[in-house]
Amino acid sequence: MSNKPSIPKGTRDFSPTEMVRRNYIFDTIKKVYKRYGFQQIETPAMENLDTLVGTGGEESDTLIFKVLPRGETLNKFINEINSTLQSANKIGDEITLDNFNPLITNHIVKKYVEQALRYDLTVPFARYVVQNQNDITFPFRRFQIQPVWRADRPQKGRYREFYQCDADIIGSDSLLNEVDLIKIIDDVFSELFQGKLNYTVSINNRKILQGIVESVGEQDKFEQIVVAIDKLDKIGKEGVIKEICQLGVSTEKAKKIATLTVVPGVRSSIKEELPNANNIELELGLLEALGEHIGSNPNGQKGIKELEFIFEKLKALGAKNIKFDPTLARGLGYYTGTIIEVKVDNFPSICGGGRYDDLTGKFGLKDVSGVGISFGADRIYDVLLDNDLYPEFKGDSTQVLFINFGEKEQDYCLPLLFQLREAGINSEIYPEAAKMKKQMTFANNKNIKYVVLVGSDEMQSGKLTVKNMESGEQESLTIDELIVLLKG
RNA sequence: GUGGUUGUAGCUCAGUUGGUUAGAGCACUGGUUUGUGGUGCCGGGUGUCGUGGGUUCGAGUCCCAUCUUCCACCCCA
Repeated sequence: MSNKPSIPKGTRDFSPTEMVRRNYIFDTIKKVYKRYGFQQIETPAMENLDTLVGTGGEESDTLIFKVLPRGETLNKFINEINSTLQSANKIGDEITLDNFNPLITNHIVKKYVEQALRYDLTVPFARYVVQNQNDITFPFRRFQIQPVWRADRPQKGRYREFYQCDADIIGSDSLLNEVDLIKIIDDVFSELFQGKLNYTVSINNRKILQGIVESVGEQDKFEQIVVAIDKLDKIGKEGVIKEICQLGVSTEKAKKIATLTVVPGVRSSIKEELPNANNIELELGLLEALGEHIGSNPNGQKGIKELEFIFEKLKALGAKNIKFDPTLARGLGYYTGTIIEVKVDNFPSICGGGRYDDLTGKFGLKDVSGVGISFGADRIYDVLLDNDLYPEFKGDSTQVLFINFGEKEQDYCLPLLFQLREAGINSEIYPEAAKMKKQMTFANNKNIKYVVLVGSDEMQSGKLTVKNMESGEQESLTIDELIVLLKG
């Protein structure tokens, strides 16, 4: 009791006001997902550790929250760590858990730790698909809105517990799926931002990046090079070249990679050539230009072709805010084709996604391609709050409060109260005959619009005194008249 | 995981070069008003100064550790 209660690092409570806003975001996304034919599923917070590891690259393994074993297994786990530490100390000096070889720790952890909290929704989904493959009709469109956990250090827009809103289409390699997903992004942000906030949907294709890296013969270092390219907007072209060189690639090759991806000024020169082009035509021009630069590398050309298809369709559908960004890479290891990211100024990405050709392979189901997106609800929440974009939410809380004058009056009010509730009006009665001022203040703090006062006069006449708390005006109404007032 | 930053009343924050009994606003509560709130006036309570050590005659203030907050890096929604 003496200690102040608290919650774990990077987690948050949500107040009633915050929940109304969060639900507004979830409901908007859900509504759009359903409109595109997606069906909802949920999976457990915990997965088996081996389901989660080894899919998101080495880095993400350290960000997974692992669940300690219980009982006898916990004892064995602790004993093995202890004895390994001791035997290591016999050989070398001063070995503690801090400087302990992480490979050995990991080995022991994997031996005893069975469960972990999910790190994203895509990997559990792949597991779900494989497990339920006989009951699923492919292509399967599912959406899933649930929290995920990452043992990351919290900072702006980054939490240890946060909600992802995923939509994936699995069992089809048609690029029409990409078109749908990008249109979904367009729909969701048009609705949430109401045209009052700029956002950019950046699109690229991993095959293009592959083509570029292959053209200099450094495909062994693909993952790392791609991470370096992704930092362009942060560290600049020179920074990217430097970082690629540090991977052991020659300066010449690094420069070539950078010039192929960076394509400075291309967008503006296309604009000069085609002054009347709309945005998407501009992007198509950029794609064509990059295609010429890349040359005949088959992967690169395939990537360009795929994006051209997508952009052509989006053009016909009048999608907005779409940009081709050849430097967009995204770290996640499992992406193989289209990659998508949505950004708003001064915020980390609020939505991301891409195509993965072999996520289910790990679980024994080969040759199933999928593509998906994920909205970061918590970041969207912060963006909407920062830009003051929440609509006013009315009628969500209590609309009518009955003031409690005492036992007799209370008995008289109770049936009336339930009449209102049956009519679908959110209402309550103050549960005790407290002072008037206290009851009125309660109504005021809860933003209750109407207060009903029933004393001896009202009980005799059957007319309730209804006070509008916004205008301060009062009128005498029967319960039926009050219902008409609130419903009509 | 690396670097920096923050912590004082329920909330937002003052608090001097270390020095008596740690302050303000908001909120809460009592009265003004025994059936009328949100704007008035008068009164009231509120603290292990994040936690644990240390320096000092004396620590909210200085030092160390630890936790937490926020920010950047890494990476990501």
